[in-house]
Amino acid sequence: MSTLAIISRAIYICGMTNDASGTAGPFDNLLCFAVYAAGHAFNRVYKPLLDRLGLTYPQYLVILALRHADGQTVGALGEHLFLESNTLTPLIKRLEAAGFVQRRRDAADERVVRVHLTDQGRAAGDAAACLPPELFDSIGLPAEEIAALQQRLVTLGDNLRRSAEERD
Amino acid sequence: MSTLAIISRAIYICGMTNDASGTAGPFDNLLCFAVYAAGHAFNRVYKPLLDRLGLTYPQYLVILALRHADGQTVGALGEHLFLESNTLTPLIKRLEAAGFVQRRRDAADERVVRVHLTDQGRAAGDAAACLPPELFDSIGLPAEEIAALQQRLVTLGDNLRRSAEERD
DNA sequence: CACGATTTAATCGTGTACGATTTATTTAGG
DNA sequence: CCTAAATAAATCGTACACGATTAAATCGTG
Repeated sequence: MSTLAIISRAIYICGMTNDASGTAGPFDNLLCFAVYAAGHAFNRVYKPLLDRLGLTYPQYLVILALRHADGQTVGALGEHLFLESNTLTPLIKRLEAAGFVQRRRDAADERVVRVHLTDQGRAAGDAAACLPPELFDSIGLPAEEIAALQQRLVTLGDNLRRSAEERD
Repeated sequence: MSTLAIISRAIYICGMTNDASGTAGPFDNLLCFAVYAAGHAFNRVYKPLLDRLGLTYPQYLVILALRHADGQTVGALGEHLFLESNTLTPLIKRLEAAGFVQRRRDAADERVVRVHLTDQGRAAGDAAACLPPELFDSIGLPAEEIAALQQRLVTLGDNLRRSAEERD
């Protein structure tokens, strides 16, 4: 590895840049923390909007996924959301208890549970799909930057997941 | 608002691009989901590394913050991590039970709890601070892009937090 | 056809997040 | 000084995440 690469690692990932001004925080150069904190910040903006619909953020994602393709299995939803049944099963049961979806065992394969939107769920999905414009101002970045940032994050997520899998 | 701006919102945030190929996912253009999923992916890469130290990811952040400045109050830690006492108090108690930190009431102001690293905590912090180089390959982006992405995310987080506060 | 391997959800335990409330302490105004 | 307001943590209830395990159904091969 080149010296430059080693230094780059130290500077951009380790958060080990010198703090001559004394104002630097402990995580100023940590990419993982920037992602972590941005996720929390997003949730804080989304929460009051989703509260009006009676949804949490992960529930909103499930509704959007079903709006895109209804009757998906728990496993298929998990592939889109990168979650597994241990998280999704109780989440979907709460959505069902609140009247947004219906869970049905697949007649052809009784192992599989398919999730269907109710009329109430479809209405919530329509309302949820209209939220993003309200968020545009909160994001506070030009549209081109939003698109570029989104793409980088998708690549980052793909890279990280591939790396995590390889360690098995 | 210009037509272009309206279209941009629809394309880049709403996830409403047409899916001619039939392969698009439901969240392909959602910035919030890209952030959310990248956070999970990061955690999956970090987890096996932090398991060896006996730390969770938020605990690792607290240890790093204390390594940067020991004896911080719960409130000060919360400002760095964007968390409050309802999350931090139990987390720090678990760190204390595991022997990484000590909690002490401030003598001058008994309301305040200051958190101090133990020798074990300092050793874990030293080991934790050496993790990032191992993650560089997992991230799979050139150093310049990591730095740029990190900066954009900090800006995004700042914008979102400001927007959330304004709604109070 | 039988039976072990595989697949799909569900369950369980631990640890975050976070809104709302509570308790203890300190500060300020009368 | 003495009490009302303010501040700092802690507590409580609900809802994710996720590793590990379990249970039920299906598949594959002899």
